[in-house]
Amino acid sequence: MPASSAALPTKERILGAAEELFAQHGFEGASLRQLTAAAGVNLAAVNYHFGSKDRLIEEVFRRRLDQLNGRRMAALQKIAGDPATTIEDVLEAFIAPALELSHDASGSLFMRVLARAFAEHDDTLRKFLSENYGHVMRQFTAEFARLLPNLSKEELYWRVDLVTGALTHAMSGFGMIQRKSDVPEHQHREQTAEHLIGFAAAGLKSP
Amino acid sequence: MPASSAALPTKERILGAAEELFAQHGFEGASLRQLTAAAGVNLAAVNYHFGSKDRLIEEVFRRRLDQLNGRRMAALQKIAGDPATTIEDVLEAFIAPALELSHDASGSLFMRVLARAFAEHDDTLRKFLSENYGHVMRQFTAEFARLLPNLSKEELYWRVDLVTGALTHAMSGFGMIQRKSDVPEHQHREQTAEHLIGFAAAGLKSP
DNA sequence: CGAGGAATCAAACGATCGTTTGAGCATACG
DNA sequence: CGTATGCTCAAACGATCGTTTGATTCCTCG
Repeated sequence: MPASSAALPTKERILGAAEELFAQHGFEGASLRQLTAAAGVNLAAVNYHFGSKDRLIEEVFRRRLDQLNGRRMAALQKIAGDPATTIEDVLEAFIAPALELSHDASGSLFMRVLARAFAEHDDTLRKFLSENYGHVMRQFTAEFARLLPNLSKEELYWRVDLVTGALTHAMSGFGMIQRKSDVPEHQHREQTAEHLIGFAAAGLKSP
Repeated sequence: MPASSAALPTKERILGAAEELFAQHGFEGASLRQLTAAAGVNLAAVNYHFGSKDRLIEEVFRRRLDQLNGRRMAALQKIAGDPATTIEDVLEAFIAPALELSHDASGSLFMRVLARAFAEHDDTLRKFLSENYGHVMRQFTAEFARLLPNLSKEELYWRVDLVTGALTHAMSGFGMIQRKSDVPEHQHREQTAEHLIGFAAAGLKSP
């Protein structure tokens, strides 16, 4: 049982603090001393529980992406191959789980961590993400290919790539995604989804 | 005159090496020792010529963005307010200078540095970029507003934001932008511009 | 030629980094 | 009760960080 205020086990308190500090200062910019101080645990606890800082970084991704991509795949399975499925449906299956994740504060921090991971061209990290979660992108791309049969493979990859960039940028909290204080949370999420889906669908379907 | 192989003055050799290493390892991840070693200059040269590492970072941005945004503004001035101007024309004015910059190897590295700057939520850096180059984004947004009179201000900001994200992502070299070896450079650049402009225009004009 | 400012150099500064150590504490089981 | 086992802790490890110093070299100009 932890002695400090929060009643969470040490491992999870580290993961929470890591998510926040990685989002703010990057993976190299956030030190284990800042991190353990913010979590209220001993400096050595990171190496004891995770082995190294790199493995901690991977664990931060694993915890969130398992949940995020699980929901994405579940939503996609429901509509994949269905003749009635539209581009907008597929985009909804991709975007809605991410917006749900952004619902609580710690989840939205993770989207910024993810945006950082894209910006870092670190090969180890990219390989880890590709190996563990690449199949999700491939499944969604395959479904887009089915719904956009007139697009060449190259053209399709281009558009999916651009959609990915737009969504990552938007959801990492740079611009418009901040909720105004007079709009309730669930309504803001629906509006955000509408903007993202409308924009991405138009780009994908571009003549 | 420098003693080493390249016939460039020390200051520019530092800027070149900084661009490359910042793109690869980030601003905190690239050390002055790596940097000066790569540039073939003494460690103290950075602080002598630039004052500090932070000022070096700003100088890396200033050098490229002055050129990039100068060309963007010049291209925009030619078409702004013209009744015959299309969305595609404005996007071309925004995108073409960036693709020209990506033409030489060092220029394309800079687009990755720029993508990193977006991912970092460092307030100092964001303030610097906003103060020095924010007027460019405002001018382009104003022109989009003229050409899309039916969009609410909020809707317009959303779409411009998403276009920015898509372009930054694409031009920082994550995905499709790599040129295949059997395609000549100028042709690749035209094709890339077509993909980007087509996608962005469709997103902006979305019903 | 000789003075003087600009530039470069090796070396060191204190601070901070990720990681390791070994003692100390707690809880569970024979 | 005694002893494992899991965990926490302060302290230290060597390495590396950005920056500063003071001497030395280079080049220009009187």
